[in-house]
Amino acid sequence: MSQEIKAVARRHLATDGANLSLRAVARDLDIVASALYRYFPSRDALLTALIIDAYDDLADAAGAAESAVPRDDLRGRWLAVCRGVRDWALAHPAEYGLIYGSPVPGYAAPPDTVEPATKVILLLAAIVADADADPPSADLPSALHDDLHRLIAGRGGTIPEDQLDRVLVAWTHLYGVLNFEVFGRLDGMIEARSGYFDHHMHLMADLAGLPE
Amino acid sequence: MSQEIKAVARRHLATDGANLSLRAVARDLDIVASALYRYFPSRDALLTALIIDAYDDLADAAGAAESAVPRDDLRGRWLAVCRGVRDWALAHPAEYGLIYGSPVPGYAAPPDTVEPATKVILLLAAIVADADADPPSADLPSALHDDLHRLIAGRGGTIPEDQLDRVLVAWTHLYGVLNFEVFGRLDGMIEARSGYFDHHMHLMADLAGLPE
DNA sequence: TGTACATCAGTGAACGCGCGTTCACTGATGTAC
DNA sequence: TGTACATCAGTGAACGCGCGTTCACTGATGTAC
Repeated sequence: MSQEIKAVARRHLATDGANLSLRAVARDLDIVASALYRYFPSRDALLTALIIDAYDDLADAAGAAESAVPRDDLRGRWLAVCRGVRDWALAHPAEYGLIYGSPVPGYAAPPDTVEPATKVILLLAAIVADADADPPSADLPSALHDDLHRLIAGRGGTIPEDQLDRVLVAWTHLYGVLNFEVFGRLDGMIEARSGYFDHHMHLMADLAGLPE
Repeated sequence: MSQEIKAVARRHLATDGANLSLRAVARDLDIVASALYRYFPSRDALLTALIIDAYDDLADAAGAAESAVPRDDLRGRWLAVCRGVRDWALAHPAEYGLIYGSPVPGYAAPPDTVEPATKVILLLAAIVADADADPPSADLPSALHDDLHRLIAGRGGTIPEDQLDRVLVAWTHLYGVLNFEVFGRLDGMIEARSGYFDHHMHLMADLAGLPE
């Protein structure tokens, strides 16, 4: 039943954005609004559940896309992850907006939403690490170097700072392109959407030092 | 008076996001809600005015920042534009969210909001054109090449497709970084915010073929 | 097989709010003669 | 200088909605004896 509620709520996100109305959800379920409180203690709790689901779904989609590519095809894996994210975002624009659009007014994301957000970064980092890539040397500002060092140490990872830097550049770019595409900022400008996307992601692979 | 209404509405955006309430705005102005209809025919009209103002303000800020730099300091101009956009975004996060966040539910942007959105691209393009840069050759998908050609021809411009391509890459990246920073997606991850930003924008300048 | 009881999903009324928009109006200000 | 009139910013009541959350409750189902 919780699943059903979330499914209906997801449909509502598509039309109302984050202005999710419990009463409207209940109406669609032929149920009285107060009955929802048996499953979610508040509207915010339902939103949180949707957000966590969205991050998980997105990461799963990206991971599944990658795993269909041979491990030694590094650029293939890279593109698969990126395209997996894109396909999911285009198929679920409202959920994408929920997690990567402007923050929902009056909603404070609880800490459990932080970790699932980093999964795609880890996928990309693993590819760059597998490549043992040697990205063009960058002179990182020392404060940024410290941040990267802390991130790596905090997770017990071994990736070089230079590699993580390029992964974050690619990660930033990935969502930059997608925000524009999903939120309609490319309308009337770029029609060759998937060519545009692939081109950008290839550039990022170059920047990250992936071979080929 | 229209100016005053917009000023108050901008303050409300900061707390309510795009859930802008005419009655709340009126309350702040010690005025009855219906009085607003003398200045704006509807809530959507007010939103549209705010959106256009935001695009204009943003482009003005970027342009002003650039014009403080000698014309022949190309990378300086590039960074000035990028930082100008960033400074404005950080100073006006709600207005930034209005124009670059998730679309406002139930609000369809009228066509007059399209043109002001391209001003920053033009600033960046002018710098790359001044540099007469020769970006590393990219093999653009032909459909994308056509889009770029159409954009250039449609404005009577003369910039080479390869240069425009890199400008769009940088433009995408600029708003990618800013979405993350403004919407709080870097919290607990990157603390060296301006170092991170500058580093990314330098990389984009490299990609665009700017010297130095 | 039949009765007593507990569980618990869903009800429905109520509280106290909010909203955009319309409409006929008041009443101060400024202009014309 | 004084009166008549037009302008028009702002009023206030009303329409017809919406919302999240609470609370005591009903009534079907399933279990225990």
